[in-house]
Amino acid sequence: MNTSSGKLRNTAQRTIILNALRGLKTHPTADELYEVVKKEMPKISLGTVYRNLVMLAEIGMIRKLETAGKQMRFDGDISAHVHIRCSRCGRVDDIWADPISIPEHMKTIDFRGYQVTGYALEYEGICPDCAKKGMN
Amino acid sequence: MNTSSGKLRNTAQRTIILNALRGLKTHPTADELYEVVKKEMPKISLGTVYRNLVMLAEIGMIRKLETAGKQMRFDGDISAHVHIRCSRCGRVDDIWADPISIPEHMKTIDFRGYQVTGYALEYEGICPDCAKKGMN
DNA sequence: ATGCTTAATAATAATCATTCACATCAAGGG
DNA sequence: CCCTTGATGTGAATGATTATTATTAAGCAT
Repeated sequence: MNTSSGKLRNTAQRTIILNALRGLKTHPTADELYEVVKKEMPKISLGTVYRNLVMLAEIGMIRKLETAGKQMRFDGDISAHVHIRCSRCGRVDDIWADPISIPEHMKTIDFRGYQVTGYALEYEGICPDCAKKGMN
Repeated sequence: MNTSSGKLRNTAQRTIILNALRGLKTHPTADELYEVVKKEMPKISLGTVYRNLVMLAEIGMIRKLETAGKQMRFDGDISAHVHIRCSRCGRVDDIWADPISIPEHMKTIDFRGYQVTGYALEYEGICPDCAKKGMN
């Protein structure tokens, strides 16, 4: 696979980061992925992980999730799918569902002068792990 | 209006913050609201604004937006409505549209063990102001 | 009205995620 | 093989939010 595009160079760090993200079925934060990648390349820096994740998202090879929560999360799967986020721990999982017909619905809406570029549908709930731990 | 609930006390600061938020049609961040509130009460502290906004959201008198972007945003209007967020400046506006039939659709979805508490539908775009400024 | 209990406040320090600055390194074309 | 320039690692800087703490003031009971 070719990880470069335009004037981007093809570094070992970028390849490892991309493969690590694709190997995870989760939607890690930058520092979660940093911990994974460090096992393979112990001297890599967190700044490099951030820089490459943002860059890879910009060229469309991965997705930067537009999700609530204070930490950025990334997804190696760029196919169209919806997420559910745990409001306790912030974990994000994939939801496999027929996409709802939002694009059709959008034709009827007054967007008040905005150029609409997309939409994000995100479910919210308590993940199985947090439900087990916390008692409410 | 009574802004207290349970053991909460009814302070001048809380009242001013709540009224200021309700008076705005925007969805301000804590520090945007802080700037507004300071005009009326110059010695108020940013920490007090944060503390009260979070508290008022917890008791359901205002809404804390579960929106992307690094800053928290709050909404004095707790009725059900959808938002659009500018991906350039982070500004959030209301969209008046018939709610899509997501609740019905949800019955058909496998939520993988999550207790679902809700969903967030958010449109994304470029606001009129940013479209005017930037040239792309 | 006065005092008392305790939540709320103002000010400031601490934390956490992310970005920046910069000296060095190395990919890949010539 | 060298040179240009993007990429890296280190560490410092930033910005938003949260925590700490001494002081103030609601509001109930006197």
